[in-house]
Amino acid sequence: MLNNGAVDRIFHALGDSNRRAIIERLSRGALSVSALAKPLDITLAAVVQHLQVLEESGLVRTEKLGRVRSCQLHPEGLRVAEDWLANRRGLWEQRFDRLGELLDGPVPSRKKART
Amino acid sequence: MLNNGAVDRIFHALGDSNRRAIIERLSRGALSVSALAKPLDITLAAVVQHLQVLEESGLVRTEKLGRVRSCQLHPEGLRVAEDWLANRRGLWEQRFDRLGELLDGPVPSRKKART
DNA sequence: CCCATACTCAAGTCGCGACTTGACTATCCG
DNA sequence: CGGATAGTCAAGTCGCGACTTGAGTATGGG
Repeated sequence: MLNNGAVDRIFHALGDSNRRAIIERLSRGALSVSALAKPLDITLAAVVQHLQVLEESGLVRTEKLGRVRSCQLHPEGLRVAEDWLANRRGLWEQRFDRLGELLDGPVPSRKKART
Repeated sequence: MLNNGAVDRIFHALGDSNRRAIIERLSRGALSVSALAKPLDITLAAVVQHLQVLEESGLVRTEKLGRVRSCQLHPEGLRVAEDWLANRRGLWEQRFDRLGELLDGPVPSRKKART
């Protein structure tokens, strides 16, 4: 919602399977728009729209040479998503570590009941 | 598309910012449905629907004790998404390594590169 | 026992996002 | 030049997904 817009756009972009398919193919190397479109049983125009979303989210960069637009993956975008996920997971697993501490030995003095 | 359904569901679930907000709060610890709902300016029913999506995607597990449903993060779900991203990024960066080899020198006769 | 709590369920609304169509522009090549 | 290729743009359709409302069911505490 009123989130960090970048993360928002990235995860929204990743939420569509056609867009993930595009990312998947681009991870093997740069491709033109029509090359990307071929295996995708949607129209070229739809692919262009997906590419707009991907580019605005920072996951893909494109450059037009002559009449062909070349698209490549921009891995830093993927990094942002990865970091977000790793972070949440980290926090969660950290809790288990603390639980381990609690079980291991009596904590100095701290009492506050919750759930 | 007709993708691996699990990855599909996970990224679709992550695509909504309210659901990510739920994940974010759950990464700090387990919470009840109504506790999750409080900061979210949507109705309880909407939160329950989000939780259904999260649970079906394997990102969250819930258990009902008495009248309260306790929700906790299921980090393996996050792991699946992380792995997918790391994989694509890996493929892409691997390409640059190969490009580096090519640029480094005209391959003598055999090449055995290791960073 | 009774009221509040904590959900649950079924409908129904509504806007947005994915996709198409059709017309148009720019570039390459023979 | 002319035709084919590659992409662009603007509208418009349509279904799905997020959300609400309202009524119903257990559970727990005083």
